Amino acid sequence: MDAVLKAVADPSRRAVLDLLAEGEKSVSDLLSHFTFSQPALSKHLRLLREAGLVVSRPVGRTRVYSLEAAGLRSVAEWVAHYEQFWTDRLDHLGQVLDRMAEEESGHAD
Amino acid sequence: MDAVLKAVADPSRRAVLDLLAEGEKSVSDLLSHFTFSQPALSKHLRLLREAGLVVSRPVGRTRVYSLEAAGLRSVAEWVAHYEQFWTDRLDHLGQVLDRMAEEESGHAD
DNA sequence: TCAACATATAACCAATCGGCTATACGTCAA
DNA sequence: TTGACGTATAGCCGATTGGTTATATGTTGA
Repeated sequence: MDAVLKAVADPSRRAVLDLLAEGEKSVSDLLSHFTFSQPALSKHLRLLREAGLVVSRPVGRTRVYSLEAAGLRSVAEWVAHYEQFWTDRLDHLGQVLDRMAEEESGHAD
Repeated sequence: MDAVLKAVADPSRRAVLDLLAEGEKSVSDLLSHFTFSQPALSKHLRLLREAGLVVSRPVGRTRVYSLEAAGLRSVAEWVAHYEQFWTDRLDHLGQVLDRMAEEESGHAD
């Protein structure tokens, strides 16, 4: 996950992911949305590839990139571990009480 | 969100968050789990503070840090936008079909 | 076959990063 | 009040990062 989090920590790379979420795109397609150079984009794409967030295939003399969103799964799972901490505490208390009540009735044997 | 993603891109800082998820801890408490120096930890804590992922309060001559997990909400929301792309396509197809079936029966007026 | 095109890589540069040591600062205990 | 403790900051260093220009590589069309 380290590589994934490092990859998405950069705003330009997140922008690339956003663009690819619309559908696969060639490098020059992508490039048209940025102000930096083509080699800079190629570097970003390499990182994203190595992180498993995009894949590419040659098409004629161009190369088409597409999103490999499953690579973000690890991030989603990591952050999900913390969800309990920010969900409204009263809400959470309610769930806890519900569970206790359930156990209570369950124990009523 | 940029600051947050940059903060969590570092494994040591993620480890700090994990520790604080167990409950609030003093700096020296935290430090005992790492091999790097106290100033290094203080730097990490500063970054986490600035990203809004932890808060601290003085306790005697120590300082106690606690998790501010709500800061991770933005990350959760960001990654959620991509969930549709990695949920199993057959699964998804199944849901679509279910929904169509439901609409079908709903229309049976 | 060769010139033009699309992309990747190489090599470099300034800025940032994660670590360090030294030190400053605030608080408690003697 | 002063010395020891807990933490933060300052200042330094080597490695990494995100950008650049120049060039290599592979593909297509004339």
